[in-house]
Amino acid sequence: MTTTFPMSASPPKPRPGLHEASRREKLAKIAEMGIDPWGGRFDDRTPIGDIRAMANQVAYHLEDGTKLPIPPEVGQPDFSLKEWKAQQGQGELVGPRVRAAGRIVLQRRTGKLIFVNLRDWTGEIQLFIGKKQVGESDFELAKLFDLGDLIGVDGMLAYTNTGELTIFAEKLHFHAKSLQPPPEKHHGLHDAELRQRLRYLDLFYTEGVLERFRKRTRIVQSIRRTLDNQGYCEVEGPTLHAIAGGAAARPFITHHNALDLDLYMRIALELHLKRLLVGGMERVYELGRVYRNEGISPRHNPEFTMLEVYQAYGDYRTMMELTEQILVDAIEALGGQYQIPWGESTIDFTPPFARRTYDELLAEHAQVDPSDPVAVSTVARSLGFEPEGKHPDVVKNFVFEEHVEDRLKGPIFVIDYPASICPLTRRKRDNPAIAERFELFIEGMEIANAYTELNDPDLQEELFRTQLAGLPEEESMAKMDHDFIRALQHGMPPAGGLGIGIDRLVMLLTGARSIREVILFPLLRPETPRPGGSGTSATSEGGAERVDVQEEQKPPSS
RNA sequence: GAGGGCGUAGCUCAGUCGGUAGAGCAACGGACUUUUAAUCCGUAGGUCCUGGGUUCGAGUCCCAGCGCUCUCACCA
Repeated sequence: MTTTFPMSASPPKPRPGLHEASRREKLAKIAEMGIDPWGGRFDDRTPIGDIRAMANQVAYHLEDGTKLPIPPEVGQPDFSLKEWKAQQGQGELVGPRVRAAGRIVLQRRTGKLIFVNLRDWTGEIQLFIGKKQVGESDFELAKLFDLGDLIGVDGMLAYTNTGELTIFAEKLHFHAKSLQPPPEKHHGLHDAELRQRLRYLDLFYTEGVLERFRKRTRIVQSIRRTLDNQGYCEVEGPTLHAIAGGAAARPFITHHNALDLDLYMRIALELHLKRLLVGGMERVYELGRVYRNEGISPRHNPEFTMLEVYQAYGDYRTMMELTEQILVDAIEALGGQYQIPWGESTIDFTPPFARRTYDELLAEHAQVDPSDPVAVSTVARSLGFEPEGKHPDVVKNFVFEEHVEDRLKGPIFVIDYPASICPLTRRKRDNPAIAERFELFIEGMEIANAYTELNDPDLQEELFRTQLAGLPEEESMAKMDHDFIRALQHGMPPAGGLGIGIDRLVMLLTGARSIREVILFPLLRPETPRPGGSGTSATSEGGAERVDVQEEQKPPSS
């Protein structure tokens, strides 16, 4: 052990926390009792949520053999179970025998009696640990419990006099010692930085966090199920790209040593999925991580999860139906609540979602005639945008982004985009000025983006070139993907393509206002241990730990 | 990348006008066999993010840096 116990005249050296010292002391005592403080396999336990559901099996057994059910008002403040029992006559509460395991989140010690609140990921329940009931040895063990310890219990489910559903312990087990104190017991972790850096504590102790991430899992499972049921094939494309294509974003650069080759982390899934369309995968999708070397904000994390779907012989309308199906199924998977609270307001996901044209929305929200370029320019100028020399559709799109997008509470499909602002999209056959594209907006956020994909290799190559020519210096790392053009030259079926930002969808479906609430480990600057060993609460905790390890390892190795 | 806010005990937070660093929880010692944020008595716990500066004196004022956060920009 590297820790020293506090002594009367100890020098003002930085010492390990008092909490850790006392916890290590208890750890040693548990080991001395012949109990492995790090536990082991523990079969046949019942999740605490299920145990709570067994409350109706608890009964009051009178001496004459009659078994009375517990009144339903048990646990309510104005109901005394003690009085009720006295009225019924002599007897005892009998309930099912159960085995539970979990973390100690609350403890109340009253002499020869200890109450413990035990929590697992299904719920929380109180344990009654009486010296007489569990015996000397187990009671000594219970006295060594700290908040945060992982323990197990065998006992009988019943009620205390105050009507609290309780496991009356008969046998205790020890599974792991918590050497660090948990967060404050009724405020939890509030510091946003600590919540992200110590996500394990945030998950366990902050209300709703674990539940939100389990919802994320259910949403992702549901999306896969929807696609799989429609015959889509899930694939895993490469994340290391020689050419970062498929989107306009700055990539992360990495390096392969053996090949002495700079590579890019992928910024999109698109180009490889389309190669698979050429290869005959007629319905294909990938649900995976992409990486963009851009700013960080409540809506942006450098790595995030995208879904991209392609269907041969489909178009953007096919993808619109699919998008709605994906969302509806996800909501069903979360329990079918179509009205989801979002800040002060509520999002109504009841299908069908509204479908409105770009121009209609422009007229409605920006109060401008979209067919009148002069009027549109006037509005753009009033927003501080200089329309001179710009393509009329670019000016129009500026007004759309400024005036319309934020007001699209949705869910709403925006259709009929001007073709000139989406160069990589097929145009309408009867109106080449309009692109076959939709975007799904919810609460001003772009959630989905879909196209009728371009499969003309010559046109694609030409558009690539004009796009590359217009890029600023720092994005010139983008390159022409000749192999992708070659793939198209072999014939890609006409197809509908769809992209959905999974993190943002999860935000909306779980009411999270920041993307960092739906990403388990969002990117943070690394903690920097200070030379003095102490610093902010976060760094001192991590830093001290590392120092201890090094000190422990040095003597044996030298 | 630009601007604003924040950083005090393990955690949650006070700290007045610049004048010896505070509380609750957690910890340690003691009392208590039906408690519910248990209660009661006692004890210990601090590089006030870091580094400069102003001042007789800085947690407090000024400058720089670090971290987080909000708004904006880029972007999905």
